Amino acid sequence: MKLAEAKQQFVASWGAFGTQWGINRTMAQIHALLLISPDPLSADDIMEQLSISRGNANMNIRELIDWALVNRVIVAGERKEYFTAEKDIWKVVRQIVKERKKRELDPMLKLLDELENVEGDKRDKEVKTFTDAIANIRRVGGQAEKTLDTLIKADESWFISSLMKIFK
Amino acid sequence: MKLAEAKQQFVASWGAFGTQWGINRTMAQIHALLLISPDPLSADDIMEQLSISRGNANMNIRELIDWALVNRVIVAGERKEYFTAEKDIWKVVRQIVKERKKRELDPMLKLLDELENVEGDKRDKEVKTFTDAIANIRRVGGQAEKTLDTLIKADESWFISSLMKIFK
DNA sequence: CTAAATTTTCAATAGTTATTGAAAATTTAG
DNA sequence: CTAAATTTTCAATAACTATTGAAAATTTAG
Repeated sequence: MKLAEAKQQFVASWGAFGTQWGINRTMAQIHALLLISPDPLSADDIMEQLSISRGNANMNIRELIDWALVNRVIVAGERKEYFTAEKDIWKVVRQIVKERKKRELDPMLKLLDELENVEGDKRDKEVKTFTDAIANIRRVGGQAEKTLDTLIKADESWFISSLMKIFK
Repeated sequence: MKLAEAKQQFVASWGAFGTQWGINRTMAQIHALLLISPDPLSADDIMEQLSISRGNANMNIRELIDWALVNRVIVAGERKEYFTAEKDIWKVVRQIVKERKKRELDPMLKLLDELENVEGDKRDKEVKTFTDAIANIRRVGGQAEKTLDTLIKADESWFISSLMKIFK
């Protein structure tokens, strides 16, 4: 396979992959493009390579910066802004896990804690099934939280040993 | 908080949570409803409790069955079909991980293997950046695959010890 | 069989999310 | 400052996804 074709393929697939995980296709494609680009790209470069509008490019670049997956870089003697992506995928994974945990898992655990204290007699089948389900989800969620926290802090080299420690 | 309100809250939140992960809101809500229901529910029960149409209920129930998160049950003396959800959340997590891995991670790794063999001179900066990025993603993906395979096979009780083994 | 009950399908449509593109705001070189 | 370059905003609209509801298909009781 030729480089140009392989690049196309990767950008398209990364975009499709993203949509399955609730990530905007364009955002994932811009990220992919920057991942495989040796040099920083300008908004114009991105617009051209992905055939998207300026507004779309701008919005999604900003979102990527907000997720700390992309950085603005200044190129000497250039007025335009340029952008690069973090190339270390392990860091990228950690960053995404960190953000999604903060935005989604933490609030969910907070809600579960409230729902577990529902009023009513535990001998009532309806109440028991509900509180049992919530407690069960809370427990698994709590486990996930601990694991993810370790993963977020972990340097790849001590990923293994750290992961082992949390279960001590 | 009263039980009825807590149930509502849980179903709504589970639905919202699902959408952030690329899962249809109704599908997640039906799943939530069945998780906290002591007895199996019919399509009519689900339609009524979620205020959705028969078609919508049918489609999403079928999708949940396809994901093996929901089962049809026969209620003696009843003509209608009834449905239950697996109540053990640990099993649910494993099932979801198993399906998503099969549907998404495995094909992605297959693609990365192809893309890594792109034609061209490795001394070319463009080629090198591309193959390095792909190799890097492939490596992290491979690590994820091993971890998830262990998680899928793991019984909760030996979750810990199994997880430790993969990194030996 | 027959017909009532139930489930499934799917075209029409509603609802949601993404994208455009041009105007407004901001930045910077001179 | 001034004006050109660049970035940002956002209303309009396109594209995509979910939902309805009624007709068709299937199942089952008698």
